[in-house]
Amino acid sequence: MPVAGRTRKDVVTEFREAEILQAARHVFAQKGFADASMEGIAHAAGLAKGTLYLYYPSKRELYRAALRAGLVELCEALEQAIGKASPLAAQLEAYVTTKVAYFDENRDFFRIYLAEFGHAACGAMDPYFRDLSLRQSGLLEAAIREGLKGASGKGLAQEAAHAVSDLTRGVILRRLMGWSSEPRPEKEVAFVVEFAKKALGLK
Amino acid sequence: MPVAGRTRKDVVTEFREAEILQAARHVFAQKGFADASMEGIAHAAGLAKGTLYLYYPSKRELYRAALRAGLVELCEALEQAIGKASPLAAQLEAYVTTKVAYFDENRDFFRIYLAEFGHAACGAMDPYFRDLSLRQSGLLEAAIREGLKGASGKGLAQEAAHAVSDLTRGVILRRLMGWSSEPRPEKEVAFVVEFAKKALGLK
Amino acid sequence: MPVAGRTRKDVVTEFREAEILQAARHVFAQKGFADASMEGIAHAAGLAKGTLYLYYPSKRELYRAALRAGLVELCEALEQAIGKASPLAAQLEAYVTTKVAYFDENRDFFRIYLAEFGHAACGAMDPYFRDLSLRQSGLLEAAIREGLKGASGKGLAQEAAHAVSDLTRGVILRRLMGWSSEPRPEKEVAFVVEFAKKALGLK
Amino acid sequence: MPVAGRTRKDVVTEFREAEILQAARHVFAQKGFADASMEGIAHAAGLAKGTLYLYYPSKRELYRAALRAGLVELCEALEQAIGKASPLAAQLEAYVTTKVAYFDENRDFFRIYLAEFGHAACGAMDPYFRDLSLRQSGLLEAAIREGLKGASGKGLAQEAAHAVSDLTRGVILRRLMGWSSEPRPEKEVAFVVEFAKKALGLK
DNA sequence: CATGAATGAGAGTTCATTCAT
DNA sequence: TATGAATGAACTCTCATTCAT
Repeated sequence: MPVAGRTRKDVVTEFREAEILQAARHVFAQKGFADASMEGIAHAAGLAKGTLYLYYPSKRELYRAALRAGLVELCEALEQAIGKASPLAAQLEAYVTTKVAYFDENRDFFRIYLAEFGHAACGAMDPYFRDLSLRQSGLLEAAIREGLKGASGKGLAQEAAHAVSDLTRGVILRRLMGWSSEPRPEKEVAFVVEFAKKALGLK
Repeated sequence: MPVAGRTRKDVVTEFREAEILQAARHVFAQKGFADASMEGIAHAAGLAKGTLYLYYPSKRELYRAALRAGLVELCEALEQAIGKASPLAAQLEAYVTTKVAYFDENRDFFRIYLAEFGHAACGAMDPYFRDLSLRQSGLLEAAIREGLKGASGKGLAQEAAHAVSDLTRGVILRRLMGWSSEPRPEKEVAFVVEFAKKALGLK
Repeated sequence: MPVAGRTRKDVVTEFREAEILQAARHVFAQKGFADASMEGIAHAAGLAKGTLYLYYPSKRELYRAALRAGLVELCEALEQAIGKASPLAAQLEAYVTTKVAYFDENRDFFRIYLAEFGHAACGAMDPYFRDLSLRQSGLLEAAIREGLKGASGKGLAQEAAHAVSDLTRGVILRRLMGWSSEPRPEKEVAFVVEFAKKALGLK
Repeated sequence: MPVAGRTRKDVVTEFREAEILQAARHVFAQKGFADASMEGIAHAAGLAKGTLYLYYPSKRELYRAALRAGLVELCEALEQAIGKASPLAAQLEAYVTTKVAYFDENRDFFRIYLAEFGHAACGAMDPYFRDLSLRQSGLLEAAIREGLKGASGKGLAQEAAHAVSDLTRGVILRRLMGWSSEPRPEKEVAFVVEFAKKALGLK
């Protein structure tokens, strides 16, 4: 008997969607949007090509869904991490640590994430992507604004938030490219936090 | 009669190559690698499709060449700018200003540039790209190492160089995405320089 | 308890088949054989796709059945109409009127009907279609042969039957294409009857 | 050196187009629009699939071109034949004879021709088809109107033209379906002409 | 009996690449 | 050297058909 309004079918459907999204993220990341083939994604998901179209109406839509799912996951992780931490210094550390960890565990996803910035730089940004990016930015900005209340650096909260975001992205990028000598991210994270703290006059 | 080892043919060839590269950069940037067509590039260059293959053996190679040409140009501009400036604070400003200006003037190119990082994050990095990236990094690192000689922050020159590079990339990205409210980059550049100076203890 | 050899199940089945046939005729007519989808027909019939296959083994068979059902209906209407009428002039009028009226009321069906002639012209004619077409022709031919007994025009009964059939088809076609200025078919029918009567020397 | 404004390339192109059209007409007629494949048409034309797209932008457009080419050819033949003949009786004979002969020689084409009427009956008529159909009709109508000047049957020229057209189409259809016992069309043509003449009071 | 999720063959179309001119 | 017509592999997407429920 269905529980909480969800039938068995709903569960199966949800599971399938997750499987497909996982496979899609992997393949899209491996090959990029254009070079990924629906055939390949279907194979990775253990399904037939046509089945993908029962869940997503087009390759582009599947891509969007994969992008969105990752972004939401990341965003929620960041919100939780920042929400738990205090004061500002700890919040910054939480942000950087969580984001670096997320992409360390979801290397696949970073390429999709970065590619989207490429599109964005061309003016064609997916609204989902923009909204979730802004949400991340806003999180950081609010924390900084609150943490610097009465301090000298306020008024530049937005710029500072961007800066922390940029530094973090750089760390992730170098780790994924294998340019980082450390297997564990602690040192790099610490550097970014220290850098930001000094720049913000927290030290 | 050939002068300085260069025949008339060499000159024509070089000119053609530059024309093609220009067109290629433009089209690749506009559409991305996959969606750009050789037909389109040929058209933009005022040539026939087949002619491109006389100069570059494949679409991929043409892309590489376009990427490389832009990187070299950027690298040289940075080297000149940093070479002329002193002390460190001025060098940082020169780096950020020059890079932001370059991409402001060559918006096209940034997408190619960013997309390459996406590839790089997948482990498949073009050697040219790596070398020229490292050269940029090295430039900054050397300046910082020299500028901080005897100061507290040394030892972290490489990390600091990366940080400045990351901050700069962020500024460029936001400008190209249209997220920047200022038409002129001075304020954003100043913020990055200030941020870095504080973090490096230059102030 | 079953009556007259028909169980309740038979009745249900027959009803279902009629529903499906009705839906199929409509959809096939609207879109043509190739562009009609089993999904669409199922939807029009208020059933699931799979259910259609319980009644008809393939799309092609379903099409044949729909074609056949329409032809039988038309044939029976013609037989009745001609049977009731007399003499020949009235029979001709009955034929034309009935046929035009049938397709006016079943516009859908005409496209299927005409498409079948297309197939037929390629040599691949469905036997059902041929038989029922011949039955129609035969009806007319017999009436003409009987009506002209002893008259000059006999001996050409078959050709005359074809001619009446062709003229009627033309009227229907123009009506369905919207080339006819009259909303009601009386004038066009009268013209065909008059034309045929004169040609047959009935006037 | 190009003659009369046509270069060698123009000639080649025109030849290719004719080849493709010929192949297309054949395959479309054999299989119908939907079941014909571009692959198949290309094969029949002795070309690769992609080559077709250099000449026609889509399957539908190729179909249209094939239809149009046939219609134009037929139309011109009819105009010539009717133009040469006189009086009306001879013109009718010329019309029927020419049209029957055309489809006897281009059996392929008739299915495409007939299928188009099917579409037309659905309301979706190709403008080319309509225009050329009307041109044919108009030809006949003008001849009849002129031929009956002062006679009793005038005022119905349009209906009469339609009737002759319908009778002719019927003859062609039966010939192509193999329902005609005669290998040569003379008798059937004569019957139609006789039939029409009587109906029009020409005898 | 009825369902509809899953399948996979097959379609139209694109475009990097080649090569005769 | 320059061309662009020709190629055909590879892609996305559709849909008749099957079958576990």
